This record gives sequence, C-alpha cells and structure tokens, in this order.
Amino acid sequence: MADQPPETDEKPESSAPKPLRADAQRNRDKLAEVAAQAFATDGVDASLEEIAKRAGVGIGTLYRHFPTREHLVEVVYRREVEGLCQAAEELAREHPADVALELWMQRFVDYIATKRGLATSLRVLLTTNSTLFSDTSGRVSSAMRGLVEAAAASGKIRADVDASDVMHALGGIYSAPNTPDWRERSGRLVKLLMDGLRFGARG
Amino acid sequence: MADQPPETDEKPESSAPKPLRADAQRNRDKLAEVAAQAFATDGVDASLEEIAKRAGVGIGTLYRHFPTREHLVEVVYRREVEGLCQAAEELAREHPADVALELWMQRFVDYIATKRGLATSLRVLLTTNSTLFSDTSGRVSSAMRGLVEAAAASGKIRADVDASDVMHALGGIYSAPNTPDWRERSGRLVKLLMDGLRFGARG
DNA sequence: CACTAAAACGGAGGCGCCTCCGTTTATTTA
DNA sequence: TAAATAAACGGAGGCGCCTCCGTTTTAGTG
Repeated sequence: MADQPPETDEKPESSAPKPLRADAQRNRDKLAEVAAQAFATDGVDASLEEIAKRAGVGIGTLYRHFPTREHLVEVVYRREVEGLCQAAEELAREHPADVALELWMQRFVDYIATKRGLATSLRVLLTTNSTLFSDTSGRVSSAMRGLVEAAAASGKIRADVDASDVMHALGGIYSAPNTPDWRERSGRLVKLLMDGLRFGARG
Repeated sequence: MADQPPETDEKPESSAPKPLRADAQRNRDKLAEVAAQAFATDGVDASLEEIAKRAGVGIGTLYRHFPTREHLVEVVYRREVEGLCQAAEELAREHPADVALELWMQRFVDYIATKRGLATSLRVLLTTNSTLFSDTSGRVSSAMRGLVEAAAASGKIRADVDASDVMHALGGIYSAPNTPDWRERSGRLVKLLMDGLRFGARG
C-alpha cells in the first residue's frame, strides 16, 4: 500500500546530514506513522515493541532510528505539526476560505487531542527543548493567521477579527477538562466560533 | 493525572491518619533512607529492586509503601527538606549564629545536589503537584530566614542584610552548570558569601 | 549482471518493572 | 500465654526496555 511514501520528516536540503537508504527511509516513516496512532490510542506509554511489530520491523530497527522514547515522541509531534500546516495550504486551495478555516479548526482539534495524549512527555520536552516549542507554536499560529486573513479578505467572515483573537477563542479546547465527550464539545465550540465569525460578514 | 492526598509519611505523631504497624514503619523508614542514598548516587533511575534488596525487604514491600517511583521520589525529597529544616534548629542551638548559618548553607549545597540528581522527575513533580513546591520552598526559605536574622541580631554578621538577599545570592548554586567540580565551587561560594556577610559586622 | 562494502535489519537475551497471592508476623482479645 | 485475625511480607512470573551482534539488503563499481 505504501507506493507513495508520505513526506519525510528529515529534509535533506538544509544542512543535509545524509540521505537515508531507501529501505531505511521507508521503515522510519512507517514507524513514525504507527507510533502516532499508538500514542494517540494508548498514550505515551504505548509499547515500543508493539509499535515495531505493527510497523513490520524488529525492535532493533526502532531503536536505531529513535534511540529513546522521547526521540520518537518528538518526531511524532513534529510530524503532527507539519501535517497541520500542510493541511492549511491544501484546504485553502480546495475550499472557500471560510470552509477551509472551519475544516482546519476541526483538524486542529485532532491535533490538540494527540497533544493531550502526550501530555506528560510533551511538557518535559517543551520545557527542555525550547527550540521545539518556538518552532511549532510559531508555525501553527502563522498557518492559522493565513487562513483567517484569507477568509476575512474574501468577505466570507467579518473583517474585524484578528487571527490571535481566534487562537485565543480556541484556548478553551486546551483548558477543558479531559472528559470522554471532550472531542464533541470541542467540535461544537468550533462551529459556534464559525457562526460568530460569519455573522455580519459582507460576503 | 491522578493525584493523591499529600500523604504524609514517617512520624505517627504528625496528625497521623493511621498508626503503622511497627515492622511496617521500620521498613518504610529504611526504604526511604536507602532510596535517598541510591538516588543521590545513581540518579532517579536507580533500580528499585536494588533499593529493596539493600533495605533488606522484598520488592513487593517497596511497592506496597510506594506505589510508583514518583511516590518514592516525593517522599525522599520531603525527607530531605525536613532534614534540612531540622538541621537549622540544631545548628542554631549548638553553634554561634554565624557558624550555624555557614554550616547550614553547606548543608544546603548537599540538598541542592540531590535536587540535581532528581532533576527531571522533580521538575515534573513540582509542576504537577504544586502543593509540594509551595510546602518545601516555603519551609526552606523560612528556615534560612531564621538563621540569618539570628546571626544579624547577635552582631555576628552585618545587620543590613535581608534573608531573601542571601537566598538570592545562593541562586548561583542552582544555575551553575553541572560540572564535576560543582560541589567544590559551591562550597567556595558559600565561604565567600559568609566573608561578605561578616565584613563590617559589629560583633 | 556479478561482486563488494557499507548500511540496515531483527530478535535473542539480560535486566528492571510491577502485580498477585500464599506465607509470615504483629497486635488484639480472652 | 494462646488463639484469632488483620496487616505486612516477599518473591515468582510475566511483560516491556534496550543492547549487541550475526544476517540480510542496498547502492555503488567493473
């Protein structure tokens, strides 16, 4: 099924360390993909041996690519952010600006969901490795800014909103208690927010 | 995640919830003592089975008393703080005020040393369990305040210093890089600080 | 192609974690 | 002091972590 491997996480372009061998790259990608699922389902304590098995590689291979659990968590997290930012571009290309924004916010909810699963580990990582924090939060908020401004410019949402206000409005998603219906709640929050944004738009 | 009530251990005197059986109390104390040593020597990842063995109990006993590694770390840390505060009183009783202060600061260096060993775990614990942080930092700084004020009052050190300034001066111990000679450096820092405090004292 | 060196693979093995439960011990009661 | 019972003990067993190294695969080269 993996004819077209998804984008790699290590770009060989900028200060390229070394191009990975084809099989290595394939395994690395698969591992990250499976790990993302596993972490989302079982939390950060998901069994690494299980992940290796599900990715169809030996445990040794997993450890060669990701020497510690934290490494793996970090890579998964970066991919998540990467995917979120790419999604912003794609959605903007394929949908009216307001719809793109809404769809993207729904995806943002998914992203936060994984973040919750990784909570403890991520907290340590984000305070330890400050680059990680500034990298990711910067990228995400600028992706959102692009969508909001496009939607405002096209008249699909009101013009008097600032991207950072919208970000702030989404804050409730972070801070909400981790109830079982958290996801639905957040979905509704996004819809509500969109209604507010559309209200009084000129388009 | 699941946080438990503070659960004070040790002395059955301090508003005890339930008196522990004699053997249980003995084992619990011994475990905490051995663990303190082990953590200081080998870091937080010290083998719990080894700790149990050295304490002369089975691994099951260790887990009954301390369900998770974090529990054990927390108890060890609280004991450390406890010891530090008691030391302040004892030293004040048995030495001239300035000497007491100096000796106590040297002991404070030891305390910080264990804190460093426990760094990662403690950081998580201290952000997760905010009671722990306020409890301990409050107690330590007030112990120090007592010593400084006594020394100032007795004229052994200059009167125009504030305890929080001294605390601040010790800040360098925290932030110093974790070199092998860290301990010696810190010892010298304390001496230097004492010279500064004694300079111009009226006693 | 065939060959080779370098790169990557994978899983056995050793160790630590943690649970579970049969055995032992402290304390209470008579 | 002896019996009863609640509390504590301890270690075997199962599982996951991670390292080490013999085997396999890939990417060059003739």
